[in-house]
Amino acid sequence: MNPQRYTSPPDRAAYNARVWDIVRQIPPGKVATYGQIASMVITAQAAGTGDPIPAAYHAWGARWVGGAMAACPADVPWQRVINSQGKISLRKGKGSTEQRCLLEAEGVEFDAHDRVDLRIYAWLPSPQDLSSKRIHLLSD
DNA sequence: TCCTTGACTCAGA
DNA sequence: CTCTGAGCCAAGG
Repeated sequence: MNPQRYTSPPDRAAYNARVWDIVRQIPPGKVATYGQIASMVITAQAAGTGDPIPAAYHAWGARWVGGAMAACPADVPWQRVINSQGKISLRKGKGSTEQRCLLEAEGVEFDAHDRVDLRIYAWLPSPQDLSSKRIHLLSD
């Protein structure tokens, strides 16, 4: 019924690396959504290449971020990435307990519907934050 | 080689 | 608020 169709970024490895770089900037106690991360990658891509962004980046970016998280290195705070509804999305069937515990340990609270209030906990980096830290959004 | 299986989001009904 | 459809690929068994 819901054939989760996928597509992939032109360069999966490079895309994943950029996603991880961004996720590493999320401070403890804050969260970001897949879509938010995807937008940052798009911004970086546009700035780095000057080329227009293919529509697929907008349509599939969030899922590519999910794919990147599925293979992230140990130093990436994967638990701080949640879905746009403020809920934890985990791989099919697996519990979200671990991710929730990690977030609660950082001070993130969940409501009765297992949701995080993004108005409070969303990571809202300013352009300055991104450029002053070490996100090499511009490829090289 | 064929078949299954995905850490998503948004608009519209 | 809930539910559906669209987006249309690649790694692993």
